Parts: sequence; structure tokens; C-alpha cells
Amino acid sequence: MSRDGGALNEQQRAAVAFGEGPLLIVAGAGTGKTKTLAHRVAYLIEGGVSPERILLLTFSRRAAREMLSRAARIVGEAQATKVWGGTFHAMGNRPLRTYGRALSLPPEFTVMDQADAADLMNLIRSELGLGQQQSRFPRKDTLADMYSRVVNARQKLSDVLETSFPWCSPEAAGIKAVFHAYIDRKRQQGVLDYDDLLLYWHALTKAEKTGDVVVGLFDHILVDEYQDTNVAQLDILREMCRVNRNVTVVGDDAQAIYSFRAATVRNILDFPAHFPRAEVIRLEQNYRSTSTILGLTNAVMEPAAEKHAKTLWSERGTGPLPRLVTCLDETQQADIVCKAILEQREQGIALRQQAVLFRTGHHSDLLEVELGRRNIPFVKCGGLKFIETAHVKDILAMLRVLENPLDEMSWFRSLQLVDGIGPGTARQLIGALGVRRPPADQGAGVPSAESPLLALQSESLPVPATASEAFDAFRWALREAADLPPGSQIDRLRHFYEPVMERLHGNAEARLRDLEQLEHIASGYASRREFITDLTLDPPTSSGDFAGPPLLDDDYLILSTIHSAKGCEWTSVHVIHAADGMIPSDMATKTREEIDEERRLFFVALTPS
DNA sequence: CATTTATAAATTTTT
DNA sequence: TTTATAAATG
Repeated sequence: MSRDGGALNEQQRAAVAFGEGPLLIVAGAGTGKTKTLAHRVAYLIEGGVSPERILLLTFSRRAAREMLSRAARIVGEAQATKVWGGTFHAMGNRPLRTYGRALSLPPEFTVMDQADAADLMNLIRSELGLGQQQSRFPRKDTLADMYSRVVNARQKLSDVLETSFPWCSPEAAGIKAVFHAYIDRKRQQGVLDYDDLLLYWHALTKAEKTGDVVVGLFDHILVDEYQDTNVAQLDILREMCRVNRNVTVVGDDAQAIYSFRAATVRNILDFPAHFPRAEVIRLEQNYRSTSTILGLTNAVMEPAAEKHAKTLWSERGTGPLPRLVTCLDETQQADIVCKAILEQREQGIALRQQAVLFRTGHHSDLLEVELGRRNIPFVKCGGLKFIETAHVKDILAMLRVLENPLDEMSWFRSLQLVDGIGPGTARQLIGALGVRRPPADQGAGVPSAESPLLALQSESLPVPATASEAFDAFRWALREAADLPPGSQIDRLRHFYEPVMERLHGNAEARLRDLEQLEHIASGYASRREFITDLTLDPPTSSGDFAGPPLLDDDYLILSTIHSAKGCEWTSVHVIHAADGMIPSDMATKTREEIDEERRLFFVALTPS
């Protein structure tokens, strides 16, 4: 990052000062693409474009923040903060809150994460009795994956089944039934999943009246990491640019690592066809790595089936050779990595400038223990997030019930927190509360979304006597929490929830800290709606246990999955578990394409150094 | 009859 | 660490 201060090179300058119309910037690893994009944003603003009419689509909110803070150094904070910046999903959320009515979407809609979507699939799966047949039916996560692929790749279910889930093909009819019910349920409840944010955004651009308003919001659209976008995102982009065609995309086909999310490199390869008369600019000078490292990365990519016509070069000369260390077992690996890290720190490479990268979240488990033992502070990115832990989801479910009383899944989860209420009673209660609108009701006016919360306080609910006391505590907590500021709502709900948590989950201490953290985050928000939405669209990446509180230690090591390390850079990188079955993952070696993606993944792991 | 408790099994990568 | 299924319990 310190190398950022220098002047732009010729290609970078051309990209920054490009005029109107579509532009593709092919930017190899370490060629200063973030810098270029940030400068382009600044250039547009200085050239008279209103910052609030610029849309910057990135892969994570962190990436958007970083880019805009760089732009701020040029044009000032006041201007840069007005730029719309974030992920496709988060940026879809905003126009949908304002204009969603055009698609009969209530502004208080709630957003489900992937796990919630899977839970809803599961509910429907069991309601349709698809669980207990002789032939085994796909499990909830598989169902959610399949659905997501259908939406994001814009493919027919039969094609998706054939290419990605061949063992499920015999169940096509049942799967289709689940999907239809799933779509209906989301509609009735005013709930969107991640995919819907893209789908509805696209629909919004095509809606009568509001379509042109939404498309007219922006003069320039810039997209980062374009190689990892999918067809649904391309569709949105095409519509959003249909009038002024000012779209700049940046990417590198050699770094495409999200095909499991239906991203396709075709988007970047076919950009000139999708956006006629597009200009293409290549950034080929690498500022990050030594030619020694580039030699290695080039060699890694050499056997790939699909070639990437790009010649990276560097002026940074040769450097220390990369080391390949063979370990007997994981214990030895942890030991060697810890030693290497400390050794390098002695040589003046701070912990912050080092990172440990791995293929899957749990690959770092043993290392984390060892780091803890040696008092090496670290923060882990990727893997299980704290939003995915049961206790956080429980609290969130209660908040969502307050926000959107028609959100059936959240009721289902919340109600079962009450001692003595299981799936059966919860389902009955959901009926009695009027959460599920009968389908006939749909066109007929706006049913009061308040009513399930009012009904909750009624005395004549089908609650078993054994659960009655706990149920009263539950409804009082919700009632009292309802109108407090977001932070206090969590505080109030915790009074009810903490004993429940000890009964259900154990390991109460660590979980308690998480809840305190959650309350702390919430207290920074003015509205509950914003808090809940942000939490699902931009979840905090660190997962609970730190070796030391990183707020006190300002120097700490980064542990990260390779996927979440994209775009970062460090002086020293340790890639662990670089062995058969882990990199490449044995889950992904069935086809040539999958192996190539694992190859690119390894490439991405090597380039930050 | 529904809930709780016990037992066994599985577990990529992310918005 | 979570999740599906089976038996035990109230």
C-alpha cells in the first residue's frame, strides 16, 4: 500500500482518464487496479460528475471502503463519501427499499442469509413429506445451492441438475415443488434471499415508470473483480447502463475463483460483445511482487487448459526464493509456521505484514491453538462467521420478528427458544398468530403486518401448560423490546435469552461475549431495520476467539481463507495445507474446469506477496 | 402426542 | 460443531 503514492503509469493514466462509454480494464495481479479505480472515481468527480451519481460495485464492502478512502485523499472526504459503494447485493437493497413498491415489495422486507434460505427449504421439504421416502432427497443446503445456481446462472433447473448435481436428477419433480413453495412463501412474507436482491433489482430496472428512474440514478458505474460476476449481475449491469453506457469494469480472468457461486469468466471475456464499442486497456506492470515470485506464479498457471494472454513484468528485481516446506503432520506444520512467523518478525516484518492462507476455514484450527499458546495475536477472516453461530441467529430472529411480523422462519426459530415449545407447537402458534396469510388474501388490500405481534399478547393461544410461564417471559421480552433503540432492544432480549442459551447451547461464556459485541454493534445504529440488513449483507468477518483482544494489540497476524484474501497484500505469506486433497480440495477435482479453478485459487494465494 | 435427550454422522470456498 | 434419526419421557 505504501507503494501507492507514486505516479500513474501510462496504461493506468489512460484508464483513469478514459472518457465516455464502456471500458474494460484487464488488470493482472498486483498491477495497481485498486489505485487505478480509485483515481478514476476521483477523476470523474473532478471532471464535474456528481459523486452521488457514481456507483462503485465491489466484491466486499471493505473493498469499496478502501477504494473510496483512497479517492478521498484526492477529492476530499466530503465528496468521496457521497459515492454509492458496496456489493451488488447491498446496492440492490437501497433502490428496493425506496422503489420496491413497484414490485409490490413492502419497504420493511427482511433479508435472509444462505443459512436462513436453507432452513426455509428444510421446512418446506418436511411439510411436503419429501424427507422420508426410500430414495434419498437432497438436503437443505444442497437445495439452497441448487436454487441459487438456477437464479444466478439463469439456467433451467434440469440443466443445473444435469451439470452440477447429477445424482439428484431423479428427484427433479420434488425439487421443483420445493422451489415453487419456497418462492411463494418468500413472497407472502416479504422476505428476500440474497439472490432475490439481484433478481428484484433487475426487475426494477424493467418496471414501468420506476425502471427509468432507477436506471437514471447514475452517470457512471464502475465494477471491480469483474471476473467473479455472474449472469444475473451482468443482466443488471446491462440494464443500468442502457441509456448512457458509461460502465467501467476491472478484472483478471486468471483470478476467477467464484464459479461455485455461478460466476463465469465469460463475463469478462465477452465484455466487448456484451457492450459494443468497448475499449480494452491492459495493466501489465506488476508493482507488488519480485520477478522471483512472478516466475513461480507463471509456472503454476502454465499447465492451465485455458490460457491467459497476459505478460506480467516487474521492476522489483529478484528477491528471496519461495520456500516449499514438507511437514510430517499438522502439528509439525503449526510449529514450523509459528517459528517462521516469529523469525520474520525479528527481521523487521511486523505481524501485520504477514498472513497465513488456507483453502477451508478449519484448516487453521490447530495453528490457532498453537498461536494462542505462543501469545501471537491474530485475527481470522473467512470461515465461520459470528453471524452464523446459533446464539447470534437466535437474537437476530427475534429482532426480525419485530421488524417484519410476517417473517415465518424467524417466528419458527424464536418460538422454539421457549422451554416446552418444539417444532409442532411452534407451527401451530404461527397459524394462530396469523403469520401465514391465506393466499386468497394477497390481492385484497394491505393486511396489517402488526397483527401477529398483537395476537402474540392474546390470552387464548395454543400454548401447552408446561410452557406457559416461559412463553409469558418470551412475549414480554418482545413487547418491551419493540420500541427501544436497537442497542437496548438486544439488551432487553438478552434478559430473556441468556438462561435459554445456557439450557440449549452450553459454552455460555464465549457466546455471552458475542452477544455483548452484537449489542455494541447495534448501539451504533439509529434504526433496527438498517442494523439487521447491514448485518446480513455485510457480516463482520472476525469469528469470536482472538489470541488476544486485537483492540489492545495493534500488531496482529492475519489468518484468512484464500477466497477472502483476494485483493489484499502482505510482505510475507504462508500458505498452509498445500497438499493433495486440500489444495486442490478433493471436493473439486472431478472435472478439468474444477482443477483449473483450484489452480487459479493457488495462484491467488501466491500473488499477495 | 410433542418435546427432550441420546446417538451417530458429516463438514469448501461467500453475498 | 452442527444435524438427522431413534428412543425415552412427560
